[in-house]
Amino acid sequence: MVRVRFAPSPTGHLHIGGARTAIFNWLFARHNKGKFILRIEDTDRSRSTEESIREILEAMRWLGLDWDEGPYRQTERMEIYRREAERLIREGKAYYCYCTPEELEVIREEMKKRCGVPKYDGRCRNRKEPREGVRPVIRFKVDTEGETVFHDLIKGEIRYPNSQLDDFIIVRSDGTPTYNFVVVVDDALMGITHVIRGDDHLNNTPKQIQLYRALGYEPPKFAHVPMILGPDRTKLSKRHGATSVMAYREEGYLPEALFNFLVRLGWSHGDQEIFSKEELIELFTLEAVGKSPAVFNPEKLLWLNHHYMKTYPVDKLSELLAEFLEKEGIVEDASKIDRKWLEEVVVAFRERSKTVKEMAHHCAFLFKAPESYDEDGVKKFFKPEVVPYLEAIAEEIENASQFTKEAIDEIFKRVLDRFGIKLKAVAQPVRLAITGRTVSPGLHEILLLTGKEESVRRIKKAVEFIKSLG
RNA sequence: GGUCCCGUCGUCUAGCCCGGUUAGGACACCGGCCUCUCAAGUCGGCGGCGGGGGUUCAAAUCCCCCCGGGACCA
Repeated sequence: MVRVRFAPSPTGHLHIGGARTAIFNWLFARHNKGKFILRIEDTDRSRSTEESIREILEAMRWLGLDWDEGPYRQTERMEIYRREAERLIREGKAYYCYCTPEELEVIREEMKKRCGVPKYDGRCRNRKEPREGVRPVIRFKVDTEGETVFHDLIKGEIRYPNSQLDDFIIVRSDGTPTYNFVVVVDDALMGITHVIRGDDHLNNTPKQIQLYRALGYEPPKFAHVPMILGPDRTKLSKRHGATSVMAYREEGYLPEALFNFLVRLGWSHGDQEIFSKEELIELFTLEAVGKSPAVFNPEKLLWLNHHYMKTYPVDKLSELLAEFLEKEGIVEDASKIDRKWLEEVVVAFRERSKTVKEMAHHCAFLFKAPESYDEDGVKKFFKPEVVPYLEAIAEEIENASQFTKEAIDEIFKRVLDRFGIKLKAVAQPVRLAITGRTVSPGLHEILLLTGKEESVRRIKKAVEFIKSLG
C-alpha cells in the first residue's frame, strides 16, 4: 500500500512550490490507490502559528487536495522523538556532546583544513563524564566511510560520498529535536513508502538514510522534484510577486486552473496542456516528472485560467462573480442580484475576462451608469453628427413593445436604413453611451443586460453630453 | 570552499534510455481572416539543442572536458 505525505511547516502561507509538492504527492497517492497523509511540521514553535495552519488547510481544500490521515502535528509527538533519541543513545548509535560553540568553531576550522569540509570531528563519541555547566546536545554517530547510493525515482541513481557527513545534532541542548531527525522518525513510524519532496532536500537524504538504518527502519523510496524558480531563475519567493495559493484565489483565479498549471510545471504528458483531475489521477507518474527546475510563468497561468472560465459551469462562475462584485466594492449586497440575469452577464463577459476579478470590473457599468466617458472615445466617437442617430435609437427603444435580441436587431436596422449609414457609424457611440468605454461585449448583450429603460436613459444622457461639448 | 543536482525556442515542455524527425506542441509576441469595439475562434510567422572535443556514414540523443545555474554543509 502506497503511503505518502505532505508536511508543511506553518510559518506562513501555503506557497506555490509547496502546493505543487502537495499536488504531486496527492496525485501519486490517488493514482496508486494509496493514502495521502497531512503532517504539520510545527516544532519551530517561535515561528509556527495557528493562523498559518488554518490558512494552509484552507488552501489545500480550495485546491481540492483532501487527505486521508491527519493533520498530525509534530508538537504532539515530542514524546516519541525523545524516546527514539534515547533508544539510539542506549544502543550506542548516538551520544551526548558537550562541546561549546567556541570549541566547535575551532574544530570546524581544523577539519576544513584537514579534509575540506567544515564539520564536527566526533570527539565526544567516547566521552564518559558529563561536563559541569554545559547542557549537552545529542549527536548521531555517522558512518563516514564509503558512499551512500540510492535510486531517486526522479533523478535516478545518486551517489554521495559519506566523507561529507559528520555527527550531526539530532536533539538540541534545549531538548528539541532537529528537522532531519523528526522527519525520519515520523516518516518511518507513519509507514511512509514514498517521500516526494523538493530537491533542496536531496543532500539531506544520505544522512536520513543512515538514521533510518540506525533506528532499524527500512528507508522509503525517494523522489526529489525540482524547484520552482522566479523569472530571474532564483528560487521563487515573495519578491517575485504573489506566491501564496490564497493570493491567487483573491486575484480571481480558479482552483482548477492553478492546479492544472502547477502540475504542468515539471510534469508532462506528450503535447497535452489541459487536464481534468480525473485524467491526472489516471495519467500521473513520477517517471514523467522532469529533472530540471521550472520558471513560474504567470502569462500561461492566466491563459489556463481564462480557458477554465470559458468552460466552467455558469452557475458556479456567477456565484464567484457575485462574491467578487462585493469584494471589489462594485455592489453593496450581491445577494440581491437576480441569478438568472447574472448568469447571462457571465456568458457575455467570460470570453473577454481572464480572471473573475477582472470580470467583476469589466461588468461594473451594469451596476452603475458611467460618470464619465473614455477620453479618446469621446474625441473619436462623440461627434455632433451622431446626435440624431442616438436620438433615433433611444426613441425606437423607448417605443419598442419588447426588448429582445431580435427587437434590437430590428431597431438598428430601421435606424441605419433611415439615415443610410452602416452599423459602424453608431456602434461605438452607443457603446460609449452605455458603458463609458470603447471596449465591451457585443451591442445586443450590453443593451439587453443594461435593460430597456436604463439604456434609453444612458443614451439620452450621452446626447446631452455631446451637445454640451459645443 | 567541498559535495550533490540540473542545462532543448523568452517561458513550460516533447524528443534522449533504444543515434537517422524540415527538432514537435503550448504560453507570450507579430501578422492575416472574421468583425459593431475588445476578446474568442481560425490560419500563418518569429524563435531553441550552453560551449569544445571525441565515437560514428550519421549526435539534441553515446563518451570526455569545460562553462553556467541551483541546492546542501557551515
